[in-house]
Amino acid sequence: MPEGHAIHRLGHQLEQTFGGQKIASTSPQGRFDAHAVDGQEFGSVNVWGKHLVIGFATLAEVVHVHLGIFGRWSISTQPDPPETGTIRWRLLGDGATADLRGPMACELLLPPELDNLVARLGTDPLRSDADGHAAGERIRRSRAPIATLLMDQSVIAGAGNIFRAEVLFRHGIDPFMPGQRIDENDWQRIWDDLAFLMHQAVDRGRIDTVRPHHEPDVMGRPPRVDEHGGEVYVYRRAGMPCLVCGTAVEASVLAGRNLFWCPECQRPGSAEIEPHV
DNA sequence: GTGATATGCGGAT
DNA sequence: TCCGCCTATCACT
Repeated sequence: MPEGHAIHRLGHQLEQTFGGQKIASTSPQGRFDAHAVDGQEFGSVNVWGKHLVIGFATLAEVVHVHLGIFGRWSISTQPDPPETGTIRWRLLGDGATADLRGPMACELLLPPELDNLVARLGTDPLRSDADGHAAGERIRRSRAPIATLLMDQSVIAGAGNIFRAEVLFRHGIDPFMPGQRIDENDWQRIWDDLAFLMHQAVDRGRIDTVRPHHEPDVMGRPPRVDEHGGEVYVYRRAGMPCLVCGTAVEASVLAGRNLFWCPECQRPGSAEIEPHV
């Protein structure tokens, strides 16, 4: 259940594990045409946002994987572990196995289809070609809430529910503020911070957003360590005291997704956007 | 065993 | 704005 940082890590790991190897490919579940890449030489992995794309040395097609909310990779150093659960795609290399379960997409794409996919994605803060300025222009043209825009993959690719909640908190921004009210300088700060947080999450393998001097909350308890293993200000802390001001963190559903924020630290209507903490 | 839940997304309404 | 899909896990009975 990853955001972009986890997909970038996976990309590195798959490349390290299988790069240059002739791989065996099966679909125990039968829902992927795994035979098409069976025996191919594993090439390079490319990631755009939450989309992972595997190329092969002498094949025009690539394999496109999107995990969605349920998908998981498990990579083991066993040569051919027992098949448990529902495995969409099993990749076997020299002494390693990668199993893919429950992805939203696992499919072969031709180059033009890949081009289409990339074209409809916004900029990815984790890529070297990231263009925060373009994302800012999109945001300033929209009346949609900033919390919606940050998760819109055609605006920014790779940020998900945790990063949007946390970056808005760190800048004291009301999540319902329309994109058009965020000026260029404000956006620059948000973008830089988002890129920083995401890069840090790639390095650490977890999302940490709490600044060191906020480590204990106002009740003297340590910040929440979430399921994903990181320390966060508001994500999934509904009803718990804000780590900065003690106000109960609020939650609601926006466009079908849980949204978390501090109603005090992220007060609506505050014209000034300053780095909050 | 059952039900709720999850870091996502696309399509219908 | 809602629904459906894909799967594993965990807190309950």
